[in-house]
Amino acid sequence: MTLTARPIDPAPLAHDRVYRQLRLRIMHGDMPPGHALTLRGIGAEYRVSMTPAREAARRLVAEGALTMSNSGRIATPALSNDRIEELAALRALIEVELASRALPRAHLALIERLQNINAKVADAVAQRDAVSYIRTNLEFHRTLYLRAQAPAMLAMAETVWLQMGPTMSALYGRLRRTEPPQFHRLIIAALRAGDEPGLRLAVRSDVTQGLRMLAS
Amino acid sequence: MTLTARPIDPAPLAHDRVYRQLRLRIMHGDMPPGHALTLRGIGAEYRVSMTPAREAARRLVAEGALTMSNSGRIATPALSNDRIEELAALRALIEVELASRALPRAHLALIERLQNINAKVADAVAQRDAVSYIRTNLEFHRTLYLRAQAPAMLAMAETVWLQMGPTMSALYGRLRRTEPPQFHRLIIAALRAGDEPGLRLAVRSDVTQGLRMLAS
DNA sequence: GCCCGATTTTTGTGATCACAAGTTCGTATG
DNA sequence: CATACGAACTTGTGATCACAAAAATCGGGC
Repeated sequence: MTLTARPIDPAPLAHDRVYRQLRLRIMHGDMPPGHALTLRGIGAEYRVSMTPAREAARRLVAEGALTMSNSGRIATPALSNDRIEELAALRALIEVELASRALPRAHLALIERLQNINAKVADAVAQRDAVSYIRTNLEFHRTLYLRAQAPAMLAMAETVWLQMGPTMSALYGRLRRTEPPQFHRLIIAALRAGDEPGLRLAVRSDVTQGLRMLAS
Repeated sequence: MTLTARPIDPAPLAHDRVYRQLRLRIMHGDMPPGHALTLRGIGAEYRVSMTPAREAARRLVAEGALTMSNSGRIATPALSNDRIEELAALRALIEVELASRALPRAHLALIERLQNINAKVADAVAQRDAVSYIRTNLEFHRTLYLRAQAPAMLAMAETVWLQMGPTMSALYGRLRRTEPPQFHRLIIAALRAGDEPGLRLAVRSDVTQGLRMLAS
């Protein structure tokens, strides 16, 4: 048999590629809230026709990553304060459960990996890079939650992240603090100690901490 | 001015109509798990071309109401037991919170409406009509949760219902009991008494009760 | 200088088509 | 009789087009 780099890579599927790239940009806060998009513009940017652009956009609209006006115009969501509070409450509910389910499976290698990621989070905060901060922060949480072996719950959590992406970008963009994330250290400490109540409290605090910045 | 039935009804939008009808059929358990669908078949059934059928299908796939094989074939999901447990846990998390938020706003008219709906649920159970049971049961829950004024949470809960639709149909389809739902009465009683802990327990019990039927 | 209205442009929607990949069914061969 | 091979069909994907509605732009009138 011939040696191929990828034994299976049947179809790079244009609409899926467009979807994934747009999804990352939105989740990581690359686009401000209310940023308008057009199907033809997406198609031109990713060198595809309108059809895959439409499918990617509609998929993102279905997940709440994009909003659609009644005339079909698509844009990143500009969330109300009530909506933000709701999404933060959903994060608290789902992610506390995910962390709780991950706790029994969290061995030492995972904890060390979380510490490495947390160092990158601290770097992003020190450099005031909002996109890097959001990306590494989500990587921290996802790495922990993957151990929960609960794909449906993780998908729900990621959907919430997706909806908050542009808003988080706008929030952290005008942020001026340089302290590393304090609650991440509490999460790691609770994981080490096998302290489930402490872990739940630390995750809940970390997830809802952004809410306090709304009052400013 | 002339009297028109609907002052505004600008565009019935084919793909949205197809989406909504398919969504109801799936959520109410009209289709068994693993039921295959084709874009051309959907288009023929709703008298539209492939394009709106594709958009409706892709939207439902994005919400987890339909699954897509790696070759693009679409079908209703056939859930594993692990996945069912996860979705039930999500229902418990989200719906307990929704009920808790609805409690302060639950006035007498709402409670009476819930009792009327519950009578219809009992009828459906007595007649062993799985689809009617699922529909009225969801109506009961949605009526309560609408009072929570938390649209994002309600949307998440409905997404979970959607994913469980076909499986619920298969489960209740082989159900042989004729007792009316006991936990619904506990929910109503807790609402009357303003008993939040009791309400949370009743909702959690009602939502996870279906899990016990999996052991049979 | 400002605002209102018509025209032009932009944009999403739905239909149709070519194409490639997957599936199914029939047949022939061991 | 079972299995493998191949042909015919089915199916999703992506591109292109016509069309209607919405938005933007420009012009004229006050």
